[in-house]
Amino acid sequence: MNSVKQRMPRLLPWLDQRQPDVVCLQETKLGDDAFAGLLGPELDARGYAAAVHGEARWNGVAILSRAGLDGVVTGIAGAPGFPHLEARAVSATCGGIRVHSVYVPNGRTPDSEHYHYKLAWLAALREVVKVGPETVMVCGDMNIAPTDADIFDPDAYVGQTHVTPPERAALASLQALGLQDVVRDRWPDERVFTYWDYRAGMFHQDLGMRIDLVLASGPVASRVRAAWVDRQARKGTGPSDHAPVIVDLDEAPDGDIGPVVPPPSMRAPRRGSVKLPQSP
DNA sequence: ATGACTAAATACTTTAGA
Repeated sequence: MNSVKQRMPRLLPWLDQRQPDVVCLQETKLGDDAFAGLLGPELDARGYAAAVHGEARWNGVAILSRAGLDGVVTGIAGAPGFPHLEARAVSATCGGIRVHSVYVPNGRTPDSEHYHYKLAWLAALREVVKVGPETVMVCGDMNIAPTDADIFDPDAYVGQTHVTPPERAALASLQALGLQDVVRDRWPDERVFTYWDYRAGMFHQDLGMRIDLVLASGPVASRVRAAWVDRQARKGTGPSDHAPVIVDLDEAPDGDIGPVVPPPSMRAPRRGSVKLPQSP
């Protein structure tokens, strides 16, 4: 979001256009009371419940859901602070799926204290996912480009975070629990980015990174019907520097996950008229 | 040009982002 407060004029139309059932937000940059005051009525009107974990100025995560929102947990058990605990994770069960919205620490520069904080935080995240439910998604800003195919130019990132072997190993270790990178699976050879620096026309030149991931365990990954980056949301006036990742799932084959029923106000005929963006 | 842009508090400059 890079401030949900600043992004309100983009977020609300995006919800109305894309009609997501579950939304994971990062970098809300708002305390929980401020979040509720700002977004509460707008979310109520659209049928969303919200699980928030925020703080003033930095960080802040949330899950919006109209597919159920049960067992909300804030933070990652055992995760370190820097030095104080930061609002970087919230999880909830939505439509039978354990959904994690995470904002992995940036790392700043390799071998800095913040970099080691990032690695320790990722290790704690892995442990939480490991002991959690089998049907799980980890969604958010991982602040790691999984491979060199996920950055515009490897030479531009020499000596930088987001691409170092230890960071990539930490991500791979998380994925080794059985989590699949559903966007890369869908677009194995495409140039796909989710973040472009505001400066120097980077978005215009498509010089970015793919650091915002949707990781899904097997029971969820097998239901993926579409997965893409909504580049439209990075265009125009006042965007975030990140674009949303959208994943469309089939209903669970065993039927234990009920269909999502929007509130009456959302049953208006909008779906048929929404044109999907060019992918990616 | 150890920068460029954006946001928020420490507020008219600094810190952080990635």
